[in-house]
Amino acid sequence: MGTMQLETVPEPKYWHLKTVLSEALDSEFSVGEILPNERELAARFGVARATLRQALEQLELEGRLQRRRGVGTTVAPPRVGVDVGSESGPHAWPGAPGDAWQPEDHESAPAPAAVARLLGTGRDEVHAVRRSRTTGGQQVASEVLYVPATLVPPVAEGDGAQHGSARARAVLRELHRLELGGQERTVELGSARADDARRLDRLPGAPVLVVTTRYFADGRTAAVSVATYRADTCRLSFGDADAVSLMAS
Amino acid sequence: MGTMQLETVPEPKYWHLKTVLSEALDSEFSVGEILPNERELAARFGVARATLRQALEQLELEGRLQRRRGVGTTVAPPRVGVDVGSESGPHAWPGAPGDAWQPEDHESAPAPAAVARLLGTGRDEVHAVRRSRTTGGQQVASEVLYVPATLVPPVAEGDGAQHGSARARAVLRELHRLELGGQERTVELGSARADDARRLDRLPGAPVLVVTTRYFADGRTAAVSVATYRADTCRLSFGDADAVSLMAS
DNA sequence: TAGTGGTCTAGACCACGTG
DNA sequence: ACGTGGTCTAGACCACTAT
Repeated sequence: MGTMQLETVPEPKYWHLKTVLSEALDSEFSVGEILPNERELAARFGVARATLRQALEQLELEGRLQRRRGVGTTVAPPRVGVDVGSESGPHAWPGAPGDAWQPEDHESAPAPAAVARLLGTGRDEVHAVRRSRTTGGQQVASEVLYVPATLVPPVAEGDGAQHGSARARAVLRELHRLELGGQERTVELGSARADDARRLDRLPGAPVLVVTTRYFADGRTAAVSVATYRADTCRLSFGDADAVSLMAS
Repeated sequence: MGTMQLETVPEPKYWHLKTVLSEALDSEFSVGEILPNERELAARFGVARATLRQALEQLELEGRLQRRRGVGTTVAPPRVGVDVGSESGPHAWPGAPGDAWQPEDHESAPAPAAVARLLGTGRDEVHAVRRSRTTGGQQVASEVLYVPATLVPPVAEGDGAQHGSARARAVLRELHRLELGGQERTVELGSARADDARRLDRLPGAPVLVVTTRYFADGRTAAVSVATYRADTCRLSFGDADAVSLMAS
């Protein structure tokens, strides 16, 4: 048989399309520029809109594109590096000076079962402090910090009109009275629940990087935080402060 | 107008489907169990197959399901925690004792432009060491370590038949002669290129967690590694060794 | 060869942001 | 009101795996 197969692995259309678009983005478009709409792009490449969308979805996942309903598809800026680790060497409690997070509210919703298990408490016996993190005016992450009520007694409920943000700060203050023994972080891929999606200005199900941190004190887990970062726009950075400052010289 | 709107936000079908399926997975299925095929599931829920697939894709992204062409859809085991190194503990060169990675090959492909920029060398003036990482018999990550050729001179090329794995080890040995000044890690979401996808037993475009590490020595970047972890099965862990051992007591 | 998930099509309608 | 991306349908065919 003279039918040289030549590794004829038929590449999916959307995959090839993604490559073509990606190269076009590098050479012919600049950040913030708006692309032709999906119907026109599909026609131009001679594919169905669904196929074109498969390629766009991948590019958005990789942080190359940004799509907004009612507006259009734009070329995304490079991902921003957000520092997650090494709050300058030694670990520190959330809310310590230099912390990039801003306390927002004190919530009453019960903790997820997985968090309660880590803390060794009931799902309702916790403080839940909501915090947010912004970079360049854009919110990039949303966090809930869970602290057992046994460690930090109920805060100034009697103050009446004290609003959520103040109660949140009070819990953090109480937390700082403990000595931090260490911490452990995990990072995994998740999809935004409805409430986080709204906060991060994304649709439900948008890909997020979930950073879970356990804070240790007195030989037990004293707090657990679950932070949700926009996966499309963020690059999490676990910097070694010493090394970085060394490089600056 | 008496038309109480009642927050009538019509939840997308696939989103509701995902919730229903997720609960069913918790209560009615066990790990490794095989689900009915997509056509039957779609019929059972009264939706088009594409809609059902949208829900399954999300669940796979979250590590709840595993789908294999020609086989079926199975319930995935919980994500495995893979240790990626402690933020605060002593840093170590790749290939140091206790390293979870296995050297595989010495590659000749040029480094990506972004890596060459970090190293401050030309794209061809580097060693590229391919390594792999397995957990429980399953490959979970694939890595390429780039080292400037100026730091580690060309290795035993004259040895002729010396195979890639040995050359890879030789480069690592040379690297260990330098004193490690520090390191910096970043984590971001990516999609698997064709070669990585094959190695990780996934389809091209599968979601991966990309861990980029810069190793510093002599006040410069002495090496850069780009590791690609399966995002569906992995939970990256940045453990604080001290704290964890403290908890064991 | 049979059955699975993966790709692709050509439509339709909806929700949202902007003018 | 209009144009955008988001959702959904009902099909078809393909690539892969197991038998």
